[in-house]
Amino acid sequence: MKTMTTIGNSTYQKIKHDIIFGDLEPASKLKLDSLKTKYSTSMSTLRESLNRLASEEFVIAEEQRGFFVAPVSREDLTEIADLRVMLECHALKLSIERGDTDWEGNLVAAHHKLSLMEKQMKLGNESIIEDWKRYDWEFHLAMIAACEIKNLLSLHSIIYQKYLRYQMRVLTYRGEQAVEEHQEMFESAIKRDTKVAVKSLKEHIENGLRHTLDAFED
Amino acid sequence: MKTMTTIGNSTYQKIKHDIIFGDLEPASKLKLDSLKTKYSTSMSTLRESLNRLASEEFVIAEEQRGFFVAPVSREDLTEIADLRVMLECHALKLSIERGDTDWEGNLVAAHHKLSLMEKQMKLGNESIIEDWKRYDWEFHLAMIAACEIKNLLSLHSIIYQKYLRYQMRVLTYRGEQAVEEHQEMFESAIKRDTKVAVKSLKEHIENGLRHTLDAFED
DNA sequence: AAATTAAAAAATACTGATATTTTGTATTAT
DNA sequence: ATAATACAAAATATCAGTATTTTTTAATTT
Repeated sequence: MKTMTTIGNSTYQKIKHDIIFGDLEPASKLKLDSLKTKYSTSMSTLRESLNRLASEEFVIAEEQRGFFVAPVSREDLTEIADLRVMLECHALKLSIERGDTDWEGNLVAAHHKLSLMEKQMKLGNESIIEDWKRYDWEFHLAMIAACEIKNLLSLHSIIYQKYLRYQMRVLTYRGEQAVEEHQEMFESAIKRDTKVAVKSLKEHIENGLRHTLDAFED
Repeated sequence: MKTMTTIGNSTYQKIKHDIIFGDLEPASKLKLDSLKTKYSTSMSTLRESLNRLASEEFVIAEEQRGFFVAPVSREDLTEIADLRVMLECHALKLSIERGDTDWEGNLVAAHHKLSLMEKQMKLGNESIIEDWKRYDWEFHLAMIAACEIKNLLSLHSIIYQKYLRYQMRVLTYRGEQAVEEHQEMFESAIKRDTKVAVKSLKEHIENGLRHTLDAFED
């Protein structure tokens, strides 16, 4: 019937979303009373959500002083990008080696959907940024899905989301180049050309990092 | 004066400790009422702690069904070890390149203390296992401390602790071989021989994995 | 035995109250 | 004016009690 979830869980999701998409300013104080009203939950449920986010370092918990949105910095962005390269390349290598027919199918679908979104973006349709980013995520996830390492995928997911927050801050479309990189990664993955695929992925992330760093103001 | 901390934080630490050192059985149900008594906290504080642990996957939270100690399995152990190799080797490489005099000093100290503990272990003094493991951790941490990548160190710390839980389960001393590996890693790090140091670390972890897998019963 | 129902147990969610700590402001002393 | 102190206000951390759901269990019926 309904894909119901607990209030605690949806509060956690909402706050995380608001951090990633910039509705909650980096380094800003998360006043419990305000948040309680804003997300309409009780204190205890709210604190449970914040504790989860603190564990993933989307928020910083300072003992007796409360919670703050995790700050941003060029160093942090660089670290995140480097970690993403390491985790995602490792996962991609294994995924290409292990991927079966289902994996290929899902990947084709994910790439197709991403392409459609990228066309929209090229036409200047800025209203679909969140959708576009979601398809980007689904494409990258589809690429590495067959790696079969749960622990790796869950670490990667957190790092990816942190990286995404930085991308959302600069909000400039990297355009044709990123599209080509996706295309190349996709094709070499399907051809099971691990070398090229991993290399393209690394460059894809590093180009993205440069682009984001350029637009980043401290 | 005192290194006071909040009840929530110390509860979190205690439960994590009890999971790592096996006082809380893998996959066992964490009944809120019992835990409340056992760790003498209130419901809300307890749930905050459990939510943090769930985020790090030391416990599994099933919606509406409560919390469980994370299960163990050979696959999980293998994943954890592989991730540890990836994260720790990367950090070690950077650390050796960047390490300054302070780093060397701390590393010498950490290695010395670990050696003393290993001598004790060799003499069959089983009562110091927790100390020994703490010094092992401090040695490995000292090795990679100079890598200067906060995000990497915090991921590594979690993975290391998960690996430690498996080691504590088998509780057999790997003996002379591990001592020699530590020695080799240490010496090559001091000599700034990145290649050898990284290679020894990789082998050190992989040998440990084999040893732990052998002793592991499902 | 399988399915249904009823009762008990457990987890989620919220409220309100209190102790403690931090922060901000005003006062005093140098 | 600056620094130190003291007090008041704000915010956090904790706890206890309760209502609501959900899950689990046992009992009953088909």
